[in-house]
Parts: sequence; C-alpha cells; structure tokens
Amino acid sequence: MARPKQQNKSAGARAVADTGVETRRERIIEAAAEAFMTDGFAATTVDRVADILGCTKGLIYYEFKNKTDLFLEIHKVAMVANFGVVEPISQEPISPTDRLAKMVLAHISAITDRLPYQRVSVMGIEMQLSGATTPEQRKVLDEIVQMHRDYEQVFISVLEEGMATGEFRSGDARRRVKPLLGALNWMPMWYRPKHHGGQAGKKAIVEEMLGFVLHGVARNMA
Amino acid sequence: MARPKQQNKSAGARAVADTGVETRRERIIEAAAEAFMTDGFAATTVDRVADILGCTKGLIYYEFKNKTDLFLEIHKVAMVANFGVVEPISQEPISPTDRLAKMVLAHISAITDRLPYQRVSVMGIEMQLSGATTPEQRKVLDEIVQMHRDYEQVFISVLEEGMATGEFRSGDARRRVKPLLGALNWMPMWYRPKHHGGQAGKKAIVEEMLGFVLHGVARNMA
DNA sequence: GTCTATACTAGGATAGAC
DNA sequence: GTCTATCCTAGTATAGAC
Repeated sequence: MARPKQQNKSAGARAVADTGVETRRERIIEAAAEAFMTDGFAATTVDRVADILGCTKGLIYYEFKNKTDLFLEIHKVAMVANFGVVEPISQEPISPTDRLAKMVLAHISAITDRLPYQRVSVMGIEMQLSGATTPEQRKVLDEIVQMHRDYEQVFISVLEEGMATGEFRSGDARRRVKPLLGALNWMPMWYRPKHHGGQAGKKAIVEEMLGFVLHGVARNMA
Repeated sequence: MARPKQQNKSAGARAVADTGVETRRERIIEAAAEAFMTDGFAATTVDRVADILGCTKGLIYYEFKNKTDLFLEIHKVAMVANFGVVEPISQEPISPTDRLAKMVLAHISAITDRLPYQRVSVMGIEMQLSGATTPEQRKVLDEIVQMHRDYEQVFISVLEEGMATGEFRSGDARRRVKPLLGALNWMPMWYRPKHHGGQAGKKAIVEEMLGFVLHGVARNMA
C-alpha cells in the first residue's frame, strides 16, 4: 500500500490515466469517480471512497477540503479530457462530415475509456449539489458549466460549416446539436463493457452509433 | 422555523392520472417529482417535499411507508404514462417510418408534458438507490426495469420492421435503438420551457429532433 | 503523512396529541 | 386525517495520536 508520494501541486484537471504515474490525489479522484458513479453525490460516503482506495477518510480530508470539492474535480477532469481530444480534431482541414465522424469517435472513446468519470459527468452537477455550495465552489461550478457550453459549441461549429457546404441538411445547428450529443451522452447510462461483448461488441456498437448520427445530420435523401 | 401549512390544491394542471381529479396521494407524488427532479433522491428531504406540498412530513409518512417507496412510485408513473401513449401507436397499420415518427412525437410530448417525472425517470434508479432496498422494493424495482425493457422493445420492433421493408437501412436494431432513445431521453436534461421560447420554440425543437432521428435510421443516401 | 476517535448535525422515521 | 415533538442513525468534518 505504501507508495511514493509525489505531490501534484498544480493539480489543474489533467486526464488521470495519461501518464502512468498516479499521484495520491489522482488515485483519490479515481476512487471517488467509481463511488459517485454508482451511488450519486449525496449517497456516496467519504468512508466508501476511502474503502475503495484502501485507506481511511482522514487521508481524503487531508487532500481535499470536502466532498463537494472532490466531486467538482471529477467533473473538471472529465470535461478537460473530452475537450482535449475533440477540440483539436475540430480544427483539422478535412470535410465537415469527416471531421464530425472523427469527433464522434473520439467522444465515444473518451466515454468508454473513462466510464466512471463520464457517468458522473452526465448525471448533472447542479442537480446533485442542490445549491449547497460556497461562493468558491460556485465559481468552479460556473467554470465547468462554461466548459460544457464550449464543448457543445465545437460541435455546433462543425454542424454550421457542414450546413454551409451543403453536406448536412440545413437547419438550426444550436438545436440539432442536442439530439446529436444526446445520442452520444446517453451511452454511459447503458453501456457496460462486460454485457456488450467486449472489444468486438464495442466495435459494432460504435459503428451503429456513428452511422446514426452521421445520417442524422445528413442531407435529405430523395 | 415554522413551516407554512396551507393547502395547495391547485398544484398545477399536470394531474397524475388523466382524470383531472387529484387524490392526495397523487399530489404528494407530484410534489416529490418536483423535488427529486432538482435535487436527486438522496439530497431530497421529506421535509422539502412537504414544503412544496404545503404540509408536514407526517402526512407523507401517513401515505407512504418511506422515501424509497415514494421515489419508486414516480418512476412507475412516468413509465406507465410513456408506455401508455407510445405502445398503441406501435400497433397502427401505417408504414414503419410514419409509425416511428408518431411514436417519437408522442414520446417527446410525454417528456415535455411531465418534465419533472421524466427527469427523475431519466436520472437512473439503481444509481440513486444504491442497493439500500428491501426485498419488497427490489421487486418493484425489477418491475420498473422490465417496463423500460418493454418500452425499448416497442421501438426495436418498429426498427426491425422498417429494416425489413427497406425503409430503414439495415443493421442491428437492438444497437441502433440506443442512440435513438438517447437523442430523445437526453431532452429532460437540457429542455427548459422558459429558456426555449415557449410554444414556438418548442415546435422548432421538436422538428429538429424528429428530423434527426428519422434521418438517423433512414436508408443510405446516394 | 496516515490513522483513530469523536463532535456535531441533518434528516429519516415514529409515537402520540388533537 | 394531519401535525408536533422527538428519537436515533448515519455521515461530514476535525483534532490529535503516532
């Protein structure tokens, strides 16, 4: 159980798994994501997070001021990870259709790679915190909400461009992005790697999902 | 802190049953849906539900054995309502495309008509109850899960039929139904009547959503 | 730096008044 | 049938041992 104790002072909200080296802080976040995923914010006890991690809650309170801060951190990590992989793709000099396809695949990968985080992220923040936030936390919350907006905007831009080039059928991109992201974001609610045939099953699922959204935005057929 | 104890008999026109007459039990359910919608299961206090209703929690415990039973009841009401409007449509002797379109519109109406219920329904049950259920409650829970499966099956059947007639592009209906229902079920997460331009805005939204899912299942274009 | 022990409080549930 | 008063558990957070 004893591990080297490298501090990650910046803490920011970097993707946890990217470096193979996990700080203690990151391991706490990971355990918490696991717990929040199954029980939601209010029903998750700090004791339970400590259990998953194999320590006592004293340690968690040593690293995080309180449960809310821990919860917010997870949301941040999830959004930063998604944005980090999808946004660069949105800049690539390829057709809107190809770009959207790559973005969708990246988004799906982000979901399946880090299911606990994504499930927590999808559950909704405000709903769970129910106003019991300090001004400080409120600020972080607003930041996260803004990240969600930015993320949506990336997709809206591609939709608009595709409508302009005529690849996508015309319409209201701000409205159309909702069912599009809905189709994708719903995935953490039902996808269970074990129950969906592992790697092979996943491939078939991704194919159906991609096909659905690409047709969903495509031009009218005859 | 004294809690106001006036009766609130109007409670909005969203009656639980279609009778227009609300029993006390129904009014409790409605108030609870409102509360659970914003705060989730664990963070909602029975006191809060009582506040919304304008009574004390004694009354709620007089009608319901506990908070969990009340929560389960809401899920049941939501699913029964959806199934009740959508399933009959799935039997109509019209083309799969037309049928799916009608079902989608009915589903969207069910969502917007009873937003609180639907949001609660969408939040996920197991997640929120986190295993703290009696055998009795477990039975009700299983019933609700089964209703969800049945509901999904209704859509799968139409998809399969449409694939058979060649109206929809071929594929795996059990997989394709996921992004389809995702596009729809995501709606309670973002739709706020006030922020989306009332009746006119709603019409435009419904149009985009319907277009998206119908194209999503449609045949390949050239 | 991590754990143990504990204070403090919110809130589910109930008994009994009216 | 509805409310008031209260019990009691669960769980956040902290102080202090090691």
